[in-house]
Amino acid sequence: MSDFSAEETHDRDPNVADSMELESSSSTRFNSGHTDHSTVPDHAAKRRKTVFSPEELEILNELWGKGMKQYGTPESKRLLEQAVTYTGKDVGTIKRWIDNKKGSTRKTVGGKKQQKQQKPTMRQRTAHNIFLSQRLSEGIPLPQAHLEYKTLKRENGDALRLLQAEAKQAKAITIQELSDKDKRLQAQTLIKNLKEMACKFKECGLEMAVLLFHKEDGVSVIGTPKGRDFLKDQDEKSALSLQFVKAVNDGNVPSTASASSKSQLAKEVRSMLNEKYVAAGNKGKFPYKTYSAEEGGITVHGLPEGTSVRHIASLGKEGLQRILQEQDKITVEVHSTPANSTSTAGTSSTTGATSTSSEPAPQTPAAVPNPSSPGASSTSARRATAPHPGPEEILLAIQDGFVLPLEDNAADNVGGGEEKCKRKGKGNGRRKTRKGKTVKGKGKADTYHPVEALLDKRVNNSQTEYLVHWAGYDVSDSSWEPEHYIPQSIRDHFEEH
DNA sequence: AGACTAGCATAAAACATGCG
DNA sequence: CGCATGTTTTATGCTAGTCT
Repeated sequence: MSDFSAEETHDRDPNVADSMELESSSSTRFNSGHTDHSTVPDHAAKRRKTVFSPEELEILNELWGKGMKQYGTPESKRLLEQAVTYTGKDVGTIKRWIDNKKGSTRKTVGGKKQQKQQKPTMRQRTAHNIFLSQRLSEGIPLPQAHLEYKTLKRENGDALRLLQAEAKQAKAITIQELSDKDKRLQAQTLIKNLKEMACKFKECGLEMAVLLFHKEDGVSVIGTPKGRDFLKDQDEKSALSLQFVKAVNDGNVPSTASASSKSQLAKEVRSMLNEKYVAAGNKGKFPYKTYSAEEGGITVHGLPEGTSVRHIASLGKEGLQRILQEQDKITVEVHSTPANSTSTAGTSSTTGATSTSSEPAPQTPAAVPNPSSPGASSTSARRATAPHPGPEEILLAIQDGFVLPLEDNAADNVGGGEEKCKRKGKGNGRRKTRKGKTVKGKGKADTYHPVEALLDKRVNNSQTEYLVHWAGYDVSDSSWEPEHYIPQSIRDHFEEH
């Protein structure tokens, strides 16, 4: 993956951030740093960082120089024991110090620390900043440096003018002025900020997705888990990213008049249906949900033979084109509606079916199920009455999630979706081994996880299996599951398409 | 202008995991 | 268990914005 890889969001847990805040304000931030474990009993369960004093570091470095670079050999064990005695730290702490020392040594070349990538600053430095920076690097405490700068200002001498001249020269850098390498660094910082924003959006109950395109690194996605999955899905199914790349490269957005792509054709069909619906004397948009659910009340006349607008998304390019070609013949008729439908109970005219999508309906609230209200029961009801779900049905189904039981080896997926805004398969969390086996955490039988879609079917050892795309997970995480684990309704839906 | 402070950047300690 | 490697957490230096 590219340097701009943005598939995952690595955000600091806000709870962790809070605890850090509390900790730093109440403990040793401005102290010399030697943390006394015994004075913080309420944090006993929490990891405390050991801060070695300069004297202790001197001892450790000296022993390091004598060969304390391992802890397995008799000689290194002897040195390790000395380190424990001299510093008073436990063996584990010293071992970790050795490990980290080795790690930091590896990061240096020929005893010289590797040049850190200098991040460009976008802000204008002031004489005050420059002076403080200089004095702090000389080891002068901040308050004293402030006082010194005060004196400097009072004196208004050459020293101050020098600083002011330096500040004038050190003008803020604009992004355009940066080298390609620094632009890349800047972009990475922006991506990091975006990822953090995505997490904050999620905490506010908002889903978001952002497509990024870089001429060398290609397209990447940033957003909340659902937002990313949505864009990935679009990416694969309707070549959204290709359109995006083309638009960027061409310097314009794809023409809506081209009508070459399937999604564009589908859009035109939907738009045409909306127009026909209004032409029939109704307000708002074509009540697609009601129509798709075959709840009655709406008929579309004049459709070309063999076509239907009940599930536009599943129509082929050819079917969509035929509908558009025949659109002059197409009319929408709205009948009086059944009592349990979404339209006005008391209205009997042909204009009685009111759009449920955009217009606030003046009927009793109980007559109109809220399409956005969560709950498995409402979804089940929709599923039961909608053998051919329309686009909205499918979206709702994806949001609510179909469920099916998992085997032990698949149960690792359980509960992962919501937490993906934070860590995902990295660091200290559950990881997969290089052989792909899950090594930590035992799954439970009869646990459930939402299914987004069935992607494929096969016969394995005379048993039929389906390739399951798990909701909230990448397509690459899909797994083959035996058919008896998958509810009939989902399998039927797969077979139909 | 000076004081104060939020938040970023960084170093290093702590920890997790895989492999022999 | 020892070691290598990589990630997370913690402490603190530093910058730049805000307030008075």
